[in-house]
Amino acid sequence: MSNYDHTEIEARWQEYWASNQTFRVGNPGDAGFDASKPKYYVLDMFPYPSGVGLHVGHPLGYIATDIVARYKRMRGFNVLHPMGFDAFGLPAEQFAVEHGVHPRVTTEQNIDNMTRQLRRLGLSYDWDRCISTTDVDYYKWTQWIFLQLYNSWFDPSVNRARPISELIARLRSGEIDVSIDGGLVDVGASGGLDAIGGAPIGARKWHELDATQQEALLAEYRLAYLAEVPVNWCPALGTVLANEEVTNEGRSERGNHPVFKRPLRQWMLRITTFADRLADDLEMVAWPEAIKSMQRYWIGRSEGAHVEFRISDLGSRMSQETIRVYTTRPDTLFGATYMVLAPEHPLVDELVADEWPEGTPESWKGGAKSEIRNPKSAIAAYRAEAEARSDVDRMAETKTKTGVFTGATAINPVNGQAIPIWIADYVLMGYGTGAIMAVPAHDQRDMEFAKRFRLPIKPVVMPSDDWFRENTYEKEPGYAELSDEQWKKSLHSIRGLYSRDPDMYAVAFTGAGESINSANSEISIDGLHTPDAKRKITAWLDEKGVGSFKVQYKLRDWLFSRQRYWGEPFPILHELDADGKHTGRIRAVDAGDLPVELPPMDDFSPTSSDDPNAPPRPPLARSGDEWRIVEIDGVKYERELNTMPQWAGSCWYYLRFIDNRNDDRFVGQAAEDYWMVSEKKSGGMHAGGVDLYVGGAEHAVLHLLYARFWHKVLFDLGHVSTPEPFGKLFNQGYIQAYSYQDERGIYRDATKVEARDGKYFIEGDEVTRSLGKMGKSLKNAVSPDEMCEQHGCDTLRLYEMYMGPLDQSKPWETQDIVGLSRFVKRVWRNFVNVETGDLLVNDDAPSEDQLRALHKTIAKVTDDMERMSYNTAIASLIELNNALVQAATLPRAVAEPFVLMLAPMAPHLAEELWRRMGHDGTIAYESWPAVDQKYLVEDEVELPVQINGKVRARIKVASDADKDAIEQAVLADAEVQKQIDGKTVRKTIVVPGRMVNIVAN
RNA sequence: GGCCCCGUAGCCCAACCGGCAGAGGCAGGCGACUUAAAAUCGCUACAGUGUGGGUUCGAAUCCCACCGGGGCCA
Repeated sequence: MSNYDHTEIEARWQEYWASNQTFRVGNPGDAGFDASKPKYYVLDMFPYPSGVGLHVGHPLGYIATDIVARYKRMRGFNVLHPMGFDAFGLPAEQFAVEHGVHPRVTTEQNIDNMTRQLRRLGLSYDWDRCISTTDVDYYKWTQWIFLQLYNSWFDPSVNRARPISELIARLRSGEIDVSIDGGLVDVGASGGLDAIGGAPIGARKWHELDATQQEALLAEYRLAYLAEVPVNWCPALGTVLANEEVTNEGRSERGNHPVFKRPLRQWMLRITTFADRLADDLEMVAWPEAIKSMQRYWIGRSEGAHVEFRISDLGSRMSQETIRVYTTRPDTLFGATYMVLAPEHPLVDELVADEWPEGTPESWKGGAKSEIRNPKSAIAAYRAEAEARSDVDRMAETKTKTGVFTGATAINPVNGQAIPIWIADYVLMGYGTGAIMAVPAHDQRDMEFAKRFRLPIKPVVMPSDDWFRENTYEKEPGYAELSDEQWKKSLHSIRGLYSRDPDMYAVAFTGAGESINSANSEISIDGLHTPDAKRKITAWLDEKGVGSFKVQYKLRDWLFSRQRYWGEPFPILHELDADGKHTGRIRAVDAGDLPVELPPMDDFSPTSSDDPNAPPRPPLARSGDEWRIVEIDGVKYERELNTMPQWAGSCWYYLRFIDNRNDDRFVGQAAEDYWMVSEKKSGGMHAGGVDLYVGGAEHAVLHLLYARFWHKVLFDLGHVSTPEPFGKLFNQGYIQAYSYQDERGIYRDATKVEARDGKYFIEGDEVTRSLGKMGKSLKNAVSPDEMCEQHGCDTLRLYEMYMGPLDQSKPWETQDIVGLSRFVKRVWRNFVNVETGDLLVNDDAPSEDQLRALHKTIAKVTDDMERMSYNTAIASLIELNNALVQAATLPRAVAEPFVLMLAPMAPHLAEELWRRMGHDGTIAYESWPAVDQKYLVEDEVELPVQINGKVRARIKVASDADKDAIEQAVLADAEVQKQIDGKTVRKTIVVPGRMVNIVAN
């Protein structure tokens, strides 16, 4: 007996590939490397090596990229197909805290286990290029890139990053001076720095600044800088948290501890300076539109104006102070009837009145609590509440609006009206200027707020007719029944009503329209459409010195510090004075002294506290002086004690894969140029980069944006050859699985389900079924190890690809895998006599039918491979195999191309059959079969004949028959004659090779 | 709530530029082989494309609205 033994055969070929280094690929200059061949770089988003290992959903993308890699090798490409691990991060650290095991130990165990699982899937990675972000000789270069950021600034005049040394040289030479507010002033007439410069009044020379001032100035420009920023501080965990790690209730997702907004001095990366390029360069890359639009939305470019509101009503004390707001709708300025500051806004303390003005409504005073006697106490109480709330919660549109009147008023610059200044938590300090002008008629949240506190609502934009039609009858039921005619007649009076009393509407009109009620003695924008109105009023504000055009982004600078152990240490030293106190001066570790290794420690917990104001003490603060204190030229320094966030290592790993053993450079230049530069198109700029990058859509924004940002900095500094890292992106869908909950809502083990009469039971309890992402928490995970054991990994690979289109989510059905298992066995039996083990392939000449079937399949499968449509490619191979099974003999001329086409998807089976057909070595580099067009053309085709759009007859014609010939043949057909008898043929549509349609009546 | 994707046979999915609704698989039915079962092989039923409009000679495919599922952002 010689049945297909997947265990033996798969293990044998995996061993063969490993010991022969079948998938090792060199770099230009390496022995045996042919750099004249085209390159293909296909990359997976590398995984976090978790302790629970993989489920069958994880390798979906890896199998797909492996098929691409194997296919491209057969098409003559040098293929770079690496795998590695994004191994810094919280789970290993948390495990370390709880069990006292060094995170490196658990991390390495997990990497070993995951590598074993991946190897078992027969993935053709070049394992010699495997890297982990936690390797010291990897994070050495992560630190090196951080130094590139630290030592660079963004020059808006050329829209790119440049070495900070160039800025220093220009300051030193007197080409640029420093303005009184710390900006840069271009002294020369060239105007190259217009975008930064202000008026040169009071400008100072570089040499007039002391060393600390100079350093402070540079910090304003460096791409990596320390800044006091409001962060989510969780004292119980002893660390800052990302917004995503904070619940709507303002508590930590992990452990449910309170989280506080608190200003802390943290490392930041100035990604905002690249906002325009990050948005614009999306044009260069072949990414799914959905991902591009998510990135654009995240960057959130908007055009608007800064407007200055003078504070009134405070006598001489504050007469010079103004509140700056940013608005995307300066055309609605005439409708601004109050202002709101974020509770944290620094001006609040200064402008808050001692007493509320006479007649202030009780509801404006922040409630009836006994301790509230005046604006100051009301604001203090309100701030305490706001602090405890998360940004998400504060921004939520559903929440009831709250706020407190400060007792102060501001002057609307367009009409001189005094408008009340409030604080309210729906305005956040971290967005815009932390203050808004409220236009309740044209902003939903402002309108809700205004209605709650009975603030005036003044319409300044006339809504569209459609808007009226949609919204009017909610309050006035009679309008719903109006005919279009009647409606048009009543529009005039509706408009009139609106311009006086817009709060009859439940929603604010936020669209564009014609300005109304918007004129003062100097300017009118009435009658102008929104874009024109914006332009005109902005110009007027500018002229008056109370506002200016301003582009703004939703994107914030990147908070880059974490108070954790298991991350990359910063290559930064803080200077200490004689008493061991920080002087505030910092210096970078010399590139030659990298890496800064993590110190050995045995307690990894951050210092937690119940006191929200206790200073952060990251784990590294407890390391010994030996690591923590550095002395250079007699000056003592303390190392930076924060570490980098997990995103850091994944920002550039695709570059290290290219040249992972390089000790002199983060990536060798020749290798980088070969693997990253895609074929140039007619000399123009090309995005290039990784040819295919596959991963889940959950990384649509953060990882892909951060990596693009780093890449652009490296590009500007001349370290890499392409403006974009990933030329083409593909998001695979999720593998879903049914999960089962009992009546208490507890998830039950999905493997134990029994179905009876359309109901589901687990251990006797009735359970409800739902479809969700496969995973541990839903107790519906299926392990690839188990599937490989039972059916073999070729079968698993085939099944995962066969489930449906790659980019769509689809449910896993373990029972369906047998269909592909049968296919594999059937192929085997078709090639090998299971009784004797003899090869059934012979050297007979194939039949015409076999050749037709073969070449039709080659054409289909080749096309499908190019489109990554593997489900249909596999279906075609099954179909061909079914046809071959029925034939008496299996000629080599058909058998070999079939095995070649099978090779990318079921590589072990293909290798085994290839070997048995008498070939030495591996199938991996054999040429993909070519289509012979002559077998694709049919002599005669059957066309459907439609009469009035319904198929009524069929007719056979020569495949090269022209329109007239077909029409003649059709009209002569007996069945057609019968159908059109007594009718007049109005029109005949002939699509050669497809169909004929006769219109008759 | 906004944006994106998807609704085709009991289930997973094909149908490329609008042109014969079905390639393939699962489950089901019948038969062959077998003492029997599994495995295997052969044959086979089943939908008119979520709903309602529109464009067209012709719509699963294009457009509009709604319903349902999934994802991302609020």
